[in-house]
Formats: sequence, structure tokens, C-alpha cells
Amino acid sequence: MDFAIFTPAVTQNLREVVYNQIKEAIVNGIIPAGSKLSELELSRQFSISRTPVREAIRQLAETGLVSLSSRRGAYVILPTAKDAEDLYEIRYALEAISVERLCASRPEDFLRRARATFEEVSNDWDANRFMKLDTEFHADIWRLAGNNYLGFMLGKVGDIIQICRHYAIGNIPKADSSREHIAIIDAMLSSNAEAARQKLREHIERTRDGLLKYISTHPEATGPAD
Amino acid sequence: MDFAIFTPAVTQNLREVVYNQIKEAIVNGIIPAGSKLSELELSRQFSISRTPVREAIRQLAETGLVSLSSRRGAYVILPTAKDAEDLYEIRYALEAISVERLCASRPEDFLRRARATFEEVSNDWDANRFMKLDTEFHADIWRLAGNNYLGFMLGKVGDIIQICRHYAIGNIPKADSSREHIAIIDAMLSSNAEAARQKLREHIERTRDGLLKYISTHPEATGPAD
DNA sequence: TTCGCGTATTAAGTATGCAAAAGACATTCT
DNA sequence: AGAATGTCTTTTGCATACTTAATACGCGAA
Repeated sequence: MDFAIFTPAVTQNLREVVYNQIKEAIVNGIIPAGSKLSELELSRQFSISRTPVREAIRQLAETGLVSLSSRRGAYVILPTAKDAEDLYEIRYALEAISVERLCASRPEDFLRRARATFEEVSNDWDANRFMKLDTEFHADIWRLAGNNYLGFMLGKVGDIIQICRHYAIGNIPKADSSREHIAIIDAMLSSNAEAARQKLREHIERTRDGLLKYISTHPEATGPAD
Repeated sequence: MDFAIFTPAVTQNLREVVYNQIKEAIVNGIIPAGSKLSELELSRQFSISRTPVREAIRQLAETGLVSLSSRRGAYVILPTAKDAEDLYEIRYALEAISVERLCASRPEDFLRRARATFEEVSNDWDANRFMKLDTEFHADIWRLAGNNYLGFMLGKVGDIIQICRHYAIGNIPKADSSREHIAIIDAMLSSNAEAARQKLREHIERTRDGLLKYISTHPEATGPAD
């Protein structure tokens, strides 16, 4: 009697749906940094009660995307240049773990496939398409690294970085970035942990500097909340 | 008119109070790993409604201390030996950042004071007293490191580790641990980043191995959830 | 005009009520 | 007896009503 074709009729509860939608909207810049998240307004937009919306907002606060102010509401965070710097530093430390582990386990098939993908990238690619590819690559890396908490942590860091990064989209040359990825992959393929770390560091530092440069020339991007 | 002696009469809301209390109870092992957290029962114990309790539980879930199962309730996580290993790996990567930064900034007064404190520790200290000292030291380190997100991340990792660690209390020789701390401090005082990293790695690995050894000889500590 | 105070309005915090899902148990049918 | 189904109980998920804090507004006095 098991046809193995039916998936659960109801997969997620309202809180989850609302959480995902708001998070996507924040991370993609549709809800801009610094905005207020009004329980009432959101619940009206979703056509549901305040309860699941409240829970979703609390959940977002715990990830660091939203800051709560008692009795005054919830606001999307407005990262500063210092925040971006700090976040990239953490990101480097965590990704270095993945890279080192992959130097040891060396999943050749995956690495070669990823390498080929990045070979194809050119500068006239759509920025969003490249960003998606980049995000997927980094996600694959920590998934293969086998540390169950890396994804948990990098996810949180990545979401906040993404808020900043969104400003700078299209600012970073894609072909350069691809070349850096390929350098990391090659180091991993030859199990050269030291080189891989170094290439990763260069890559993350360049990405960071691109963002910081953008922020410094566009101070309105992370101005003080109103 | 500002005597700076009056603090807000009402500082926290119920959700916060409940969150902190439940978290302390979990982290200190009063609520054992794997237990179910019943909204109704907890709200009765706190003599409040289910709403703030619910929110606190959701918040705990986001930190990773509690896992939610839709329509079935919330359970305190039951970390495995693998979890502990993964967590210590992340902890090392993050603390290495602090240590490196402190090698650069070198807050001498703080380092000397901390060094003196650890000199006093002997093996017949109360385990809880030592653990508190240890936790404070690590917290001070990242606070002085100046990366705003380190605390955020290390806090989450630390809470989960603490659940495991609680089993192993009293198992790790305190004098040894102190000596390791002193070695790290000395490396920082002489701005030897490489040595500091190395000493930190040894310290964390020894702590981890102590815990893993305990877990392997006391399998009931992280048995499967019911 | 400006400062201080009181009031109104809005929105967050909390309590409670209702619907529905999961698990336990009883019952029936083969 | 054992499997399957129906029923009951418990508890979660969501909605709504109520309470209270924060801000805005307006008025009067200096």
C-alpha cells in the first residue's frame, strides 16, 4: 500500500511560512535595513492573526536579523561597516574549517564539477545568478565538511552579510571571483591545506573589501535608523 | 537630578524572564537533556499564561538548545559525542580569532590579572567555582577582542557545549586546565600569535577529549531520546 | 513662544478561548 | 488473538480580547 508518491498534505505551519517569507524579503532587500516590522501590519498582509507573526519576528531576532526594542517594536538591523568586517572575520574562521576538512576527505567528483562550473562564469553574467551559484558552492562546502553545526553558524553569519552584500551587488567582478574559487578548489584537489586556507582568506578579504569600499562611497546604505 | 542609582523598576518582560530561567535550568542540567518542555506545565509553574512560555521555547529552539517537533512539542536536545566534537571544533576556530586579536592589542593589565587568578587555582577547588571562572575568562577574551559577533556566536556554541560539559564536571583536573590557561596568557603577553593559537588548540582539544572520554564511559549521558 | 503637563491613540505584552492534531485506549471485526 | 478502526484526552497552533506602556497631540501657564 506504499506507493511512495504522496508527500505530507500540510508541510509547514504558519509561523514557518511567515518566518521564511519575511526572512527572504529582508535578505533580498525588499524590506530595507532599518525598517520597522509592525506586527499588526504584517498580520494584515498575511491575512492571519498577530500570534504567528510575533513568533516569526522573535525567531528572526534570535538569528540576529532583527533587533527587538521592548514595547517599541522590531526593526531590521542596519549593519555598519564594522559589522560587515566582524562578520567576514567570523566567516573566514568557519569556512577555513570546511576547507581544511575537504582537503583531507577530498571529494574529487564534487570538486571537479564545481571547478567546471566556475570555469564557465564570465563577467556579463547576471549578478543574481552568480550570487546564487556562489551561495550554493559555499553551502555545498560546509555540507561536505561533515560538521553538523557549521551550517547552522554559517547560515546565521551569511544571512546578515547578505543584508550588507545586497547593496554591493554587481560591484564585484564575477570573473575574478570565479578565478579565486578555482584557486581554492585546486588547492583542495592537491590536498594543500595551507594554500587552500590562504586562497580562501584572499577571496574573503577581497569580497569584504569590495563591500566596504561600496559602503564607504554610499554612506546612505547603512545610515542611522530613523 | 541624575543620581545614576536607580535602575528601571521593570527591566524585563515575562518572555525574557522565562527564557533565562529555562535556559539556566537546561544548561545547568536541572532540566535534563532529552526532556520534554510542556507549555502548559511550565506556564503553571511560572503562574503565567502559555504565551510568554511559548515564545521563550521558540527562542530556545533558535539557539539550538531545544528542538521543535510540529504538533508534538519541544524537547531539550540530546547532544551526541559527534555533536560535542563538532562544537569544540567551531569553538576553537572562533576563540582563535579572539586570541589572535589579543596578541595584537595586548591588554596587559587584564592579562596579568587573569594570570594571577589562575595561579591560585588548585585541584580541590569546587568544580562549579572553577567552571564559572573559566567561563568568565573566555567571555572576557572575546569581549576584549572587539568583534561584536564573536560573543553572539560563541554564546550559542558555549550553551550547547555546556549541556554536554555538565556531565563531565569534576572530571577534568583543574590545576592542569589552569596551567593551560596560563600558557595561553603568556603567549599573548609576548604577542606570539602562533604559540597562542597552538596553546589554545591544545587546551580545547584536551577539554574536548576529557568530555568525550567521559561520554564514552557513561553512554547513558547522551542516549537516544525516548 | 516655549516648556510642562495631561490626555488620546496606537501598538506591544499577556491572557484566554477555540479548533484540530497526536497519542492512548477501547472496541469491533476477521 | 491480532489488526484495524473509532473515540477520548491531551496539547499544540492560532485567533482574539484585554491590559498597559510609549508616543503624539493639545492645551495652558510662564
